[in-house]
Amino acid sequence: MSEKTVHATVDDVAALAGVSTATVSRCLNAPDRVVPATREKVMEAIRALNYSPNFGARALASRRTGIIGAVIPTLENAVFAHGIDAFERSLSPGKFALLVASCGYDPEREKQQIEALVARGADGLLLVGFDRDPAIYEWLAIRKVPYVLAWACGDSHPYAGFDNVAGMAAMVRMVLDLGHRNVAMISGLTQGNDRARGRLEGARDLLAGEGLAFRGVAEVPYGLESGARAFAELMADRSITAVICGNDVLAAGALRAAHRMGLRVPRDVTITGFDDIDIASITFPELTTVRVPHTRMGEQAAALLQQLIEGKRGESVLLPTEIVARGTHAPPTARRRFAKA
Amino acid sequence: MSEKTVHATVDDVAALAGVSTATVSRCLNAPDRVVPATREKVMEAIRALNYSPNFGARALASRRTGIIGAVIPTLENAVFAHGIDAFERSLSPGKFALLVASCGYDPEREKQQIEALVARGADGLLLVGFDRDPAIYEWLAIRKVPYVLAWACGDSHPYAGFDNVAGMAAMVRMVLDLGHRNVAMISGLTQGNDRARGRLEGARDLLAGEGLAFRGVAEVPYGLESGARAFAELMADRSITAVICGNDVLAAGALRAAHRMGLRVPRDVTITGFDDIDIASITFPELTTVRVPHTRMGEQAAALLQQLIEGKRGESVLLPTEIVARGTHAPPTARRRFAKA
DNA sequence: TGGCGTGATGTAAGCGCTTTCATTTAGGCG
DNA sequence: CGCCTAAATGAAAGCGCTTACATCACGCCA
Repeated sequence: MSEKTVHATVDDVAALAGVSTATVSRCLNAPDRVVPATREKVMEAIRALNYSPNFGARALASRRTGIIGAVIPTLENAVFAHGIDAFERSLSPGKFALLVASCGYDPEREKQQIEALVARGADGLLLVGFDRDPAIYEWLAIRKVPYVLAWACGDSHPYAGFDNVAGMAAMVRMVLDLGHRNVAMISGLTQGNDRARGRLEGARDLLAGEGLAFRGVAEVPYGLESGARAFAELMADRSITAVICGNDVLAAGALRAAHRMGLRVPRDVTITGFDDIDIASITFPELTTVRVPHTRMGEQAAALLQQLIEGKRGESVLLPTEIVARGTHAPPTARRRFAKA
Repeated sequence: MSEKTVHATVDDVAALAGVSTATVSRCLNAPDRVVPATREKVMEAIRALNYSPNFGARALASRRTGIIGAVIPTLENAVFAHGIDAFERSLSPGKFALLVASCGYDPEREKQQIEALVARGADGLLLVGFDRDPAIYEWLAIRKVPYVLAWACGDSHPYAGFDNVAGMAAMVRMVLDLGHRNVAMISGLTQGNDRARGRLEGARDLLAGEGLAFRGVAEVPYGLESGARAFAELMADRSITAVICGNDVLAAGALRAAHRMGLRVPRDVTITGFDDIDIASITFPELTTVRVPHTRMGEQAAALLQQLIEGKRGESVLLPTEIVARGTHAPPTARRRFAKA
């Protein structure tokens, strides 16, 4: 196609340094298997020729690319952006690089992306959640591609994540302890999303344990508006005194809707979030939520995956979640007044 | 190292289909150069063997990887997360994949990351801003690696971005038109960051054009707290009636600080942001800011870069910015009262 | 002093695919 | 009906690197 600048190759370097290509290769891949004097000669030749190894050739010969793939729903969700950022930063520099692909919460697309990343030579994969077609796991097993799951936990696969069920249960526990009995939930879409499902179930089960049930549940797409709308609809039931949200964005939307409806938070209604992303401390009042260690999770996931890729066995890591009590929760008040909806 | 499952190779497919490897290769890379009947045979063999081409071999032989690299400061900044998300989604699926690397606003690290991505065979690069060591541009030119710059504009390189200077100037214009004369600015760090610098200069120049100057300028790192602290310090000057912020996060921090200081926004002080990320519509009151079309920018950048990679010539795209007038601006009020700082 | 072990280096065989060039095949036209 | 052209296919030469194995040099111990 286009003529290329003549790049130096191993042969050029070997010739200039007066050694064999094998030695050059060793200098780059296992420096301690070469005597310092030789190594220095080679390095100098490399510098002189401005040599840099050809990626394809290296991948072909060594059967490794040093590329790690990650498939996430979307970077627009700060949760994933932060996790991926930390993950990338924790990859051994020079050794691994990160190929990201998004699937927009679509399982079919996720499958394609996984295949695409593996086809591109990914040495390992970071995936979100456990919930996917078993065929994918089998395929990865056959292809011997190591992977780590994040943002969730379980016992069937290696993971670095946290317990969505328990995290949400703890939050609902707190809300009940405040005295609330008429609770509603705004959940993210649970279809093909075990994180959202876990949170919903965690809340539901805890209520059930107290002989209670939700006064209302809305399952809506991710988004501020989405949360706002759901909140408005839910609050038609005037008995509701607390609204549990599946994530902070939904909660922020609900909060905004509450303002617009003339409801005072937390006096008139308690609203809780999940994730503790930036926006949770920007809302007014600041959001009571469940903190998830996204950054540490990303780091741990990177560490674990790199171990697996190098053939070592690594332990899954379960990170703790924690309730961050800020300004959107309070005991229920009997007296409630509505402005226009 | 580890024994691998025997993967089918071109030879296997060729043998099963009863054709040559050249034909198999053509079926995959230029289907129309093969007669339908043959193609069908080959495709069936591929399916039967569950064949998928070896990435390294392909890269080696074709001198292309289908990998595009992007180096951004950090995904923690929603601006980049959204842009990159859109960029990735706009890459021709199956044809290109995205390798991301972050550099944490460090020019030296950016350089390393660029080299790392090119070493990993990136066919093209997406970079943020124009401002970098000329040696890098030369190096890319020698290596014949096409690139597109984003989040800024200029005339020395291909880009898909917007005009930080003009965007900020427009905002300051509006603030002046409201009657403000005592204006301060909270800028992001301008060191090695032409976007921040452009915004600062855009504001400064516009003021100068009116014979005015800032009553105060704080240059601080990205972050909520950072903005809050800067705001508190700046407001020690009681004459200030408007604080222009270099981005929404800084503005949100300022806004929070204002609340805590007992200042009412916009009555007591006008605060403006830049970017129009999610948080801008979550603050209370909602933030008046400059909207930047991050998503469209990502898409355009992807389109442009793909063109360049395929050897076509592409035009840079300059996207318009737009003032989003929400709730944090108002004419200055003489009467101002402070609570505790 | 000589055999031998040890570590450094060289030799060369691929890795699996693309692509150039040659060859075959199928038509089209006189 | 045969020759010429163009399209389809095949043969084979790399692409640049890694790595198993061979070789070599050296120093140690007996």
